[in-house]
Amino acid sequence: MSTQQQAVKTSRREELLAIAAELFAQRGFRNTTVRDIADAAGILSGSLYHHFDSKESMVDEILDSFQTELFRKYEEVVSSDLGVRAKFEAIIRISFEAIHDNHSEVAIYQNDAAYLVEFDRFGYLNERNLRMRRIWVGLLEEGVRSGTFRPDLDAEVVYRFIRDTVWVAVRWYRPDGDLSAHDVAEQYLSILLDGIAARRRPIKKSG
Amino acid sequence: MSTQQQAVKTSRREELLAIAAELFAQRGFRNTTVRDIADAAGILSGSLYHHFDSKESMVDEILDSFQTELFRKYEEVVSSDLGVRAKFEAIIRISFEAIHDNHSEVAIYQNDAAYLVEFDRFGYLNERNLRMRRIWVGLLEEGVRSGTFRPDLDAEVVYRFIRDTVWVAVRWYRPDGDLSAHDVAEQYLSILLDGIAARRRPIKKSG
DNA sequence: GTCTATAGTAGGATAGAC
DNA sequence: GTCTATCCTACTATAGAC
Repeated sequence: MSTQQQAVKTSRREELLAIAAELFAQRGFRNTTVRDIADAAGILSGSLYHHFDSKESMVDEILDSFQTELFRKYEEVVSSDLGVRAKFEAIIRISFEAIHDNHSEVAIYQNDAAYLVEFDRFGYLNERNLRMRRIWVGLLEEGVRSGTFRPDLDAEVVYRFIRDTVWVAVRWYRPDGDLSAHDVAEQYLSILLDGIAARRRPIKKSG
Repeated sequence: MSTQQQAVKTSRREELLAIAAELFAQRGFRNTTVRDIADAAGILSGSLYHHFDSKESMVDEILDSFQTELFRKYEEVVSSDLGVRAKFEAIIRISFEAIHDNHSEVAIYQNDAAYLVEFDRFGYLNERNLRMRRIWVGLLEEGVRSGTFRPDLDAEVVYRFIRDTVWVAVRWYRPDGDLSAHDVAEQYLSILLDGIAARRRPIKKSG
């Protein structure tokens, strides 16, 4: 949360955060002990407290810095002069790039945010959720008005559908796997926009 | 896992399991203590061990009995003489009914299965995942062959998309809320099959 | 079927030496 | 910046009385 140092080069602090992030992502925040983190860093658990106040401080710094950057990208798209559909596609693509580039951070958010928001310290996660919801619902409603999106769907349900569908992919997506984030994004966009049915709403089946 | 009793009427055992399931669903398995469960049941933690071997036994029994029933319903649809599209819709609807009727069990599975499968005891969860994958990919490929589904999508990606999208809804769906599982299922089916775009693959925007 | 009492383990965090 | 040593707390599970 706070700017501790100049942070020009990769500090020990940042090294430790990267190690912690990977462990939190793999095992979950509660299921990762400070001893696990210290072991992975090759030091003893007590030494971690020279760098951080607490285990919570670590996950806080990890999530906050990731989200700040992510929202910057979102806002850039939203405030651009792109059309609704282009904005929609850009936000989805940015999200899959985040799953690729910041896999640990996204995994931590998906697995542990529900637990963390119970603490005051992580209230900012809720605020950003709301901001995200407003961005999406606004975009969907504008798209309906402009004839880009179907008018017969509930924007709130569609928002939850898209949000969950995109981010939950962090569970199976592997940054070093054969399937690229780009390819996944294109397939997901195609399904979200056009569906998987070969033809739309067949009235009657012929066979 | 084992049939302890005749189980004709709601036994104390089943009462305790229901209490545990709700707590596991709310707080997560690891974050629920045997003391929490005992407190909620109005007894002391030691007394729980008169009914169950361990905390793991409790979650085991909860998940296994739920999944057994769910798969029975799936297999019934799969082996029916319904068409591909009707089977697809039936499986989605059964899933949302499960989210409604067995909200705790689905939530536990979504939140804790990844952790539980690390233990031999919960290996059956992996087996059922594979079975589910085979059911879905088989159905999707059959649908492509019969012209029901688009041929340009990767069945594996579509399977993951659908599976995650449906089950992750347990995070926000409330069995006692205004939005019924039926309505959610219909909207999700509509998006999955036809997408949210007003028209398919517009070549050029006119406005 | 529940209680009392407790064993045994593991966790987050701290103080001060090096 | 790391180590040694340790405090305090909380957890799962057990043994035997009632």
